[in-house]
Amino acid sequence: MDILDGLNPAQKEAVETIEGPVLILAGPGSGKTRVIAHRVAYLIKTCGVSPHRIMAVTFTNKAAREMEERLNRLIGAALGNLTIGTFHAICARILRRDGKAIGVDSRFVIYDDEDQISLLKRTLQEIGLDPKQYAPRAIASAISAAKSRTMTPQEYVKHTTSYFEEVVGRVYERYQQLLTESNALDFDDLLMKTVLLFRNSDETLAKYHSRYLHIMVDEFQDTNLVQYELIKKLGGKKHNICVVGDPDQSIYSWRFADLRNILSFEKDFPKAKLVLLEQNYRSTKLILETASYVISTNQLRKPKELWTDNDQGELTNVVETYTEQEEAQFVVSEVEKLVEEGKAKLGDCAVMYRTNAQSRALEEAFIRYGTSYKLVAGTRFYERRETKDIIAYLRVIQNPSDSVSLLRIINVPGRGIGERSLSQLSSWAKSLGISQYETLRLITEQKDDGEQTPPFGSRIVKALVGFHGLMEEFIARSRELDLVDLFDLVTGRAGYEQYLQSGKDGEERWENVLELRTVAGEYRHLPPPEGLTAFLEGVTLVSDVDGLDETVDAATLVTLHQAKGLEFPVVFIVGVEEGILPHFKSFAGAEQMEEERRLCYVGITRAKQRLYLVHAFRRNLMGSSTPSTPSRFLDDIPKRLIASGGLWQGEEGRVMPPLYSSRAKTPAPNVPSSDVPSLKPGDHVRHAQFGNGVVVNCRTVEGDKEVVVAFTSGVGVKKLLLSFARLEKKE
DNA sequence: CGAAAGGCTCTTTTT
DNA sequence: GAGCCTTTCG
Repeated sequence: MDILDGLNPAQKEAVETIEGPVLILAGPGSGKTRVIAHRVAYLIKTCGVSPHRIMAVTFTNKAAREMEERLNRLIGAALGNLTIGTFHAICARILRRDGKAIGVDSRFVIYDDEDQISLLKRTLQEIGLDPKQYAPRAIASAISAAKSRTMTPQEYVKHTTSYFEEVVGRVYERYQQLLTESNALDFDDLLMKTVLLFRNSDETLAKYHSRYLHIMVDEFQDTNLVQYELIKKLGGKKHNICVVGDPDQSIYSWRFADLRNILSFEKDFPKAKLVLLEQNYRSTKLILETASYVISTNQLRKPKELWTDNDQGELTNVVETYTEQEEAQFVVSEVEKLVEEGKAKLGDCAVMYRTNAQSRALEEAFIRYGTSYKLVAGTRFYERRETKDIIAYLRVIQNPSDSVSLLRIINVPGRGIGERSLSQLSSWAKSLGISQYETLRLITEQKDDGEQTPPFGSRIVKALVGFHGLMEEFIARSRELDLVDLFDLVTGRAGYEQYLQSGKDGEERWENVLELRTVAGEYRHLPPPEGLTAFLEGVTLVSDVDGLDETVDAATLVTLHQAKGLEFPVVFIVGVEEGILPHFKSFAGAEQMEEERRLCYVGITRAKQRLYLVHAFRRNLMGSSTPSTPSRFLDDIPKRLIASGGLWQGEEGRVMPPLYSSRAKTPAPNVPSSDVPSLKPGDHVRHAQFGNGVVVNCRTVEGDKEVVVAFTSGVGVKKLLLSFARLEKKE
């Protein structure tokens, strides 16, 4: 089979242009993944390029895996050592191998978000800054912004322009020191240090230059400046760089992804070949048109013409429900209906939402209906307390300097080592200029550095020595045990199972540990040091969608961000409301609002056959129920593209009882019932402004009654609060 | 030292 | 609604 078979002219051009820089602007569903796969296959099979000399960067590990599978089908097992993976994974590999040129120890551990925040809190405390006044998250974000521009602390403090930045500068300096002392890198470091490595070590750069002949980058619209510099550096003089992206699908600016990279690419490589992929193979004509209307409202974009040969398809369903519980109920019952009618399989359906919190109501409804679903990382597995505890033990084994992990587990399970002792340990370590673990060693060996005696009571010393002995045993045994045996040794000797089982949700938590053990099993075949390193790297650099299993026939629940790169025959987007999509946080600026619109666009363009945009009239936000209005994005869709239907009436025309009557526990004070009529569905009423109507539904909401009335006067269906709307009951 | 209880503050997206 | 912090008491 020829690799170019079945490609359209634009796709063919993208695949065949292998010399020099190429910029592919690809609309949704235009086959960009296919183009990348075929391009790699073409390079290897037709042009005889060794896989060893090709790098393909994907956005998630899952995308990398799928790319590999695709290539395997295209060219068989001749993949050799093709470099394929996310920026972070590729950089971690480079730094492990060659980082020592800039002082990065190959046993470094990677700090995730949570570790980063925990270290930042410690930094703030040390400097004497109030974490309430300087939110660790805000500082983390500022540091991340700096690192995304390859700004070291030294450079940062030179360029501060505000008091806040000055504070950030001070924190950044110390934070980075602590990272170095812990022999740890945060996510941004993986990228930044790799760039610094290439900047500062000509030898290393030359090594990679002579290796990589072709570089390909997917989702280029979501890369940041460091990543761009990395690509340019790796691309060498030949500039055989091929980037693929879609400005309309840029949704990570908050992570400092910079759309200007696309403009810069055209400027930096004026001879770059530009390829436009505008034919959509995914969606129906109507869905594509709906999407185009939503995105074309954005001002800061280049218009482009997408088209498709696909069927006209069906109108978009815009549906309103009363509450988010009913929204969820509607989604599940509609899914069930489609499946029953043979219009879709369960696995064809996906539900997308703006915030993770929204998944809860959906999950409850799916459970209630007994409909199977897969949730992409709910309370994310690798962020669970018990999972991270075990990982922390393993990290300290790999790298005893890792202070964040050490402090996390030194008293878990409880060993009587409290906060006071810990801060003493830390300050003692600091004054001696050694790591906490080294300090433990000193205490064990009773070497008190000549004059200074350990500032601990005998009970604490005993506990510290005990813990140190435990870890020493783990470290010693880790040299010979495979990962699963090491895992069992750790959980067993540390008494972790017992500790969990005696606590809350012990059984469930222990099962999570066992699940982690299963993951460890995948690394069992690797010899001792590598198995542990690979496992720890794997569990830190996973992305949520990595766990998605397409072979399971169940509905998929994902955030809109996670949905990028996926496609489904049936898509429900829920919470299409002001404040949710677009999110409150984006009200401040036009640029953020445009990103919300792109997010909506990404969601819509995931749909192949059927699209549902659902919004609720009331939504629970932070514990209390508030009214919600339909999203402005719905206004961008012409009425002719929308199916009539509107308000959901429940199954078989009846309104379902509420799923959960949590309000029953706290009876709300009743509205004085004297002048407010009691109404039920079917009652005829009169409103001063809207005229006569029939009650469709009513519901008690926070001590008030919410009534839905269908008016006969032409104003249609209205929702009213009984205490405000002066409704008159008619007999 | 640590478990338990009560009060506080949030609005998001994640490699 | 939940996560985080502080306070209180054994």
